[in-house]
Amino acid sequence: MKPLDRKTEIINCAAKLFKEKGYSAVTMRDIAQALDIKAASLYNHIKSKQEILVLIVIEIAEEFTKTINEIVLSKTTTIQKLEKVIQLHIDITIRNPEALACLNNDWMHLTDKELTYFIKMREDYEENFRNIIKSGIASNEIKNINPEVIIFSMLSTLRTLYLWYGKKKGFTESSLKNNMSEVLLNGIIM
Amino acid sequence: MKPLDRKTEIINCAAKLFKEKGYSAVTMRDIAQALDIKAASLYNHIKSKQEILVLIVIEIAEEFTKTINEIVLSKTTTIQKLEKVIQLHIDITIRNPEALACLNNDWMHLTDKELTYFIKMREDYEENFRNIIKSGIASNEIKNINPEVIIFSMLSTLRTLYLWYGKKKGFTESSLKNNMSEVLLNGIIM
DNA sequence: ATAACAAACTAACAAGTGTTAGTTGAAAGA
DNA sequence: TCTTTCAACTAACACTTGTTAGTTTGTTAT
Repeated sequence: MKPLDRKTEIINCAAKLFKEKGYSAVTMRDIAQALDIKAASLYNHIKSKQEILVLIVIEIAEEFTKTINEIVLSKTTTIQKLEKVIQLHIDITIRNPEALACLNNDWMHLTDKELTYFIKMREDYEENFRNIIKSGIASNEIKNINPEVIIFSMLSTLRTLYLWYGKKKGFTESSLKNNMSEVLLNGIIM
Repeated sequence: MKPLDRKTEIINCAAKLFKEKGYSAVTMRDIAQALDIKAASLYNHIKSKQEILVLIVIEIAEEFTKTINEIVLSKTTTIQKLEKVIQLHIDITIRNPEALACLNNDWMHLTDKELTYFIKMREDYEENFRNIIKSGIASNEIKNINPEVIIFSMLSTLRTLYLWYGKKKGFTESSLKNNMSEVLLNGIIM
């Protein structure tokens, strides 16, 4: 593995700590100590504690936004779109669970234009999801249940996958995806 | 409404702030200001910031623990047990969404014996849930899917209901319960 | 009227916060 | 070899944190 530059190391390390204790409870001295340097040295690489949070959260949020846009535009069935959305969440969870924890728990500590930008992306994401569900109901692929309940139920599961992944052994990425799709789409009752 | 005693007012007020910004980001001065008094005055009613967190989190955790124990012991079908669990989460969400947010996001800021106690309750809760699912699979009421996936999927939705309840209008408690049961148990596909 | 109490206050503290300034030693490029 | 750059350092800052001590004030019980 190529040695990451120091800024990336700091961000990854911070993300791990943020996941464990939350943004506010982690001090610059905590981050420094985990890297075995002094807090002041961090400022050779990053502008502020805020910047670390922004770099962690915004990048992931943009990836979600970009990908769901592509999914909406793809010419496939509703079910296939939903499976792609499940795949998207699993992908990112496996690749970067710490950043995902951050995005879920610490986004409210963003400020100013980044906060606005984040909220906008989040709303757009949910709106795209809502449109997938609605057109699935219209085409009789999905039951005529209140779309908000469906969106909430699926998203709350997918968004918190990071809490669970890693603790449970014996899942390959594809077996996880298959199990998850089955449960979320077809339910659990015989 | 009977006037709550001051300690309860403080705890409710703190819970609301903790929900918005998280335990660590809320200062005693924030709580005091929201009650229009000075921070030092809080200490006439509570011992410490920690005590506030403990009082919020432990009470709710005990209610979950107690109720799921009763559900496990009840002589009903697996499906009815699961519906009771859904009902439990909806009940508490409606009654005290702030405390639930706290329990979900700030439990890791408990310390010493309360932290241990909380983690034990959480594990017990999941173990009870797991047993309901397993016996449902054994009796052919529930599909033979990996129980961990089912537990995770249902619990992640139920645990984060507080995020959603209040934002969405037009749900009575019972219509919410019916919709939720349908989606979680039978899925969304036609 | 007096005593007792509840619940607010002011003032202060020690420890911890993010951050800046200026310095140093080692590595890399000319 | 000389010089620039990088990434660490020490020292300090202004401010915020949870908390304590001691005091005041209004209400209630004797």
